[in-house]
Amino acid sequence: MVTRNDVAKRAGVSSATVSRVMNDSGNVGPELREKVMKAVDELGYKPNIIAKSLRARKSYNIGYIIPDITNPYYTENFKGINKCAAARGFVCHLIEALNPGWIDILDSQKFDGLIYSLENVEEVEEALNIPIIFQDHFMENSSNLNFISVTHDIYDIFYQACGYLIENGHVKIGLITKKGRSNYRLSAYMDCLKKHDIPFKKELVVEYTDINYHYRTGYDSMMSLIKNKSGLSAIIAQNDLIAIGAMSAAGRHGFIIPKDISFIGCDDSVAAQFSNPPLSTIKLYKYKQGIKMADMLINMIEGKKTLSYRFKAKIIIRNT
Amino acid sequence: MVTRNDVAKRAGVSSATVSRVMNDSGNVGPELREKVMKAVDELGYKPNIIAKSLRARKSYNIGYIIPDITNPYYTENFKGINKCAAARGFVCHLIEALNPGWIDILDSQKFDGLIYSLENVEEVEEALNIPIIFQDHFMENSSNLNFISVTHDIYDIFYQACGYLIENGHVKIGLITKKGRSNYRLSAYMDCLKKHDIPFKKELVVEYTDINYHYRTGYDSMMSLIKNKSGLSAIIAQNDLIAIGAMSAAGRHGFIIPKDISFIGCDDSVAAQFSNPPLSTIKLYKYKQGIKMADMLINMIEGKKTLSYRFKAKIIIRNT
DNA sequence: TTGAAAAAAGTACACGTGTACATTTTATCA
DNA sequence: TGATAAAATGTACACGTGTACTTTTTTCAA
Repeated sequence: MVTRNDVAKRAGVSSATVSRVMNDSGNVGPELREKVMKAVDELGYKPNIIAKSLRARKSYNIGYIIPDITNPYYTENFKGINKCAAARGFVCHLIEALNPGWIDILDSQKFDGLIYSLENVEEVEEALNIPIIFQDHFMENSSNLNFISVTHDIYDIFYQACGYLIENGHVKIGLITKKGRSNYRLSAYMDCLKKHDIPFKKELVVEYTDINYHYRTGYDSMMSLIKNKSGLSAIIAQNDLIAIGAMSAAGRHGFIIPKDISFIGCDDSVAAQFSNPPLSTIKLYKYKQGIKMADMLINMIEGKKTLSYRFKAKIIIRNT
Repeated sequence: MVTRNDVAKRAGVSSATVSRVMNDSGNVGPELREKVMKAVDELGYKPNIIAKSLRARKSYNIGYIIPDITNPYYTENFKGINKCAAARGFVCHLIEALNPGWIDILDSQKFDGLIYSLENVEEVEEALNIPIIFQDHFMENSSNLNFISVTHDIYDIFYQACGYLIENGHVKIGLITKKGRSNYRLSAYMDCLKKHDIPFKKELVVEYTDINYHYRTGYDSMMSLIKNKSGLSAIIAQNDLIAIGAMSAAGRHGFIIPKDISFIGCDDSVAAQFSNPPLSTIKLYKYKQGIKMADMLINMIEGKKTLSYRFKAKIIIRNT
């Protein structure tokens, strides 16, 4: 391995001068700078990131903690995070919470900050004193400046979705959503029904408890709705995968989509474009959100004051 | 941050003794060991992985280089890799090659080894002298012990798939596959047709050149096959996503699946289970493969001689 | 009891950086 | 020209480890 000292020796300068050239810090005369650059080039010198980290007491690593890596919502976010992080000299590490023992990684690795995308917020809150961004889990701008949130306006989104279905003549509308303490999806759904004088029926709602929101969950939820024989004509699902899973269940029971039953998802994943038939959904700006989150997190790491943020979204009508 | 010296001071021993206790190296008397453990516990000491890395000249990081993070084939592999890596004290970093500039990461970060899953092998080959496992890209056990491969028996798999369709009465069978120098899929397909005395027709094959194998690619490929009006009755696709994309295109053109046309994918992803209708496919053991690859790679990193490996696969018949 | 070998514990240094501080060279101005 | 500030360069050390080497203590046979 070629080190800074090798470069210094080759260029006939001190090790500090090489450092100054590499980091554009301090004053270096033009001739020496030239010599150093040449030596760097000839030797193919790359600064050792590990030594840098040790010295700077920074790992230049951030962690992105998600329930399930096969869910495209998170991976699209990850793309944005990576893009921004790379541009600012950071690297993002994906941590999947399905894997038991994931929390050990937080101890053994050093992270300068975290983007946390699980529901059970308590697990991390006091454990660490690094900046954390909570994704899709709204938090007040509290006194603890280390914790902020980046969310979509979930309430608004589901209110829109429900309203859209009602305007198209649907009355018996089902909802498949994750159970949680403050369920914005459920309350938006209920408020919207009320607004249109449609009575709320408990048996049209499935609140599941799975940690990962995937096809299987949607499939099982839909099965329980079908068993009820409540004659529903439309479904709002927590996300696209759930909707597609639900469509699969409906398809296997002979329902024709959208003649017999309509579906609306949330996310606008690629899977929604190519499902059969293509799924109507709500577009979330995942890539942008990833960039925003990484940018905010790194700002926090660098000591800049940062406030919580909320994204809007828009409905995309396809064939379901 | 609490360091080893803090622990040493608290326990009234030398820093080296603490190190010996932490790493179970050398001889430490039972009383001192006890004292040290207690101090570690009280102070909540965790060894600094960065300092460890610097000293050991090892990052305990491996890289997994893939074309596209939203493709579940790779993420399922990643789960296995992570599982094994974590058990052996390593961490795996996902690098997506769609992101231009990904190759810089190889320079700036330190990786002890790589699992490489792109087609264009040359890019990495001589660039680095760390162990590399090439996934799904067969390599002879060469003199360079740093390079080995872990593959599926692609030829056998596609020979099986093609044979299955022929046995079920199909004659006009289409193939959608990635263009490459040694295309095992294409040759298996051709050999199998020949075996059954079915003439090979060039216009039934689409060789695409996209770097990522996703829905869109399958959709576009299918569109070009449909335009040809070659009257085909079955499609073999490179993977499930391609197959589902192709099914989407067929569906939009009024084909009923599987009455008018059959599909067979490759991977057995979750998406295949929940597609509409559920997709017939070939099961690849991704999780197992991930574990195997990580295990082999870490063995190589630790200097053990390791040889290339090949997985078998099996057909899964569903409704397409 | 003595001496040597084995076990236990400690001391000191290197891994490759960034930077505070010291020193040397150059520029500025009366 | 000389004095003084500014710029350029160098020296030395700390970041938190693991371990080679040294020193101290224990063990045990003669």
